Amino acid sequence: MVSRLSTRLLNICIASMCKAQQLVKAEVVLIDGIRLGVLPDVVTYNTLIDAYCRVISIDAGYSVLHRMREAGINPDVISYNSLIAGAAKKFLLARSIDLFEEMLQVGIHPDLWSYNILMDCLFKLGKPDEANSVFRDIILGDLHPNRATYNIMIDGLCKNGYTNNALMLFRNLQSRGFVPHIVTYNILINGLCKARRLTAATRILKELEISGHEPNSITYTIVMKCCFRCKQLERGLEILSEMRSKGYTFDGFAYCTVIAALVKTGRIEEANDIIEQMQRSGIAYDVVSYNTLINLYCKQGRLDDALELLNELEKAGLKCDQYTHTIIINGLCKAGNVEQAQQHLYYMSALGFSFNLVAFNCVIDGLGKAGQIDRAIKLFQSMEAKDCFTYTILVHNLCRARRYLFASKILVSCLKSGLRTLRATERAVLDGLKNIGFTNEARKLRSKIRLSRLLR
DNA sequence: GTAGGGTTAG
Repeated sequence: MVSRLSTRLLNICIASMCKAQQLVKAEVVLIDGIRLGVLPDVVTYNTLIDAYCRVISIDAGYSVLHRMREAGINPDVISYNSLIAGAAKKFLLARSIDLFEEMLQVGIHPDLWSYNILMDCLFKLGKPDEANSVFRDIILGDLHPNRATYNIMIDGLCKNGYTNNALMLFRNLQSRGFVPHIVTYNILINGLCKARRLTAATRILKELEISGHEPNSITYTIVMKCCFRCKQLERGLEILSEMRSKGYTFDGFAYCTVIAALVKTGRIEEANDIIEQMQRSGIAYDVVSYNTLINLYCKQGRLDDALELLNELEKAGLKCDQYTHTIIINGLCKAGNVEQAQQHLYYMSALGFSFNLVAFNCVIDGLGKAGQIDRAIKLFQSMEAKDCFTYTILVHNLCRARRYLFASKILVSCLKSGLRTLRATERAVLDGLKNIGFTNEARKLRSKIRLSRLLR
């Protein structure tokens, strides 16, 4: 009895050290405990696994698993769930799935938590069918799905392009007595907004209001973002003031959403005002906040200040991500420094970032606008993937260089890829062809454009 | 264990 009580005390002590991320102290307590005859149990080690995953790495967490086996304590489903969830949190999704399989191999039965995390990983890996079959296993098996199970399903379906199925599942669950809570509503509203199904999104938003649940700052951010996406800047700003008047606290998500929208529409002064508010509020900056700020400085032509922020970001112990680099590349291009921009593009891959479509698009535009159209074409041809931005950017720059025939060819290859083109882009090529007397080519291009519109 | 933010053309 005494020793069990002591182990509980030991666990409480270690848990509080782990919570404060003081892993060395936790280990000292563990050693002292053993010396005094207080033996750690499965809870002790599970606490450590969770902390090592969060603070250091999944490998560090995994090594605790070995230590516990050496100490004669068998890992349980919670040990594995901590590792699986830890890997998922760090976006090591394939690792999560490997750990799940390892758990099965060593004969530990997964519980609902394990299945929920597994489903979430599969959706995030773009494997909705596999996630679906896990869901089916849960429903047909002995486990009872909980709210998180349904939320993960609805979110995963939305994010994999199955918004309709998500909505159907939601309605189906409701008819069987499922009472959605704020997370479910937010997931669905966000999914519908992103799929541009605004009527349906508004309906769910109304249902949320009459359900008795209060929308939270996440709901507001989702709706605000939706307005900005649909180019309804003023409506979005109204939601911002509504949020303020109702006393919602603003976090980095809400601030960054608004600042980015203002920067994008060239309302730099207002963006600066909001940034001041964000700074006054004392929110800790994360990499996204820094990126938003760096982008604002670039748009103002304050490249030196932007680079200074880059140092600040690293001093704060954060790491630049692919957005940071792309923003810098774009800033360099817009400042007319295409050489350095292109070098930064290669630097990005040297840093281990995979191919970044947006960064390439920025450099193609930069080269074109700097009058180096042949280099732009070369870069275009070297790309392993292209989107409608890539084509549009090159076509406009070809028009700028009066290379209308080539522009027409690129426009046609864009249509052939099934990508959308802008009216302004089509207009630029057609007018250009006519101006240089290639009326026949213009006519042919026009009919191809019409045809592709019919096939869309 | 589940929800929201940041980069490109016209």
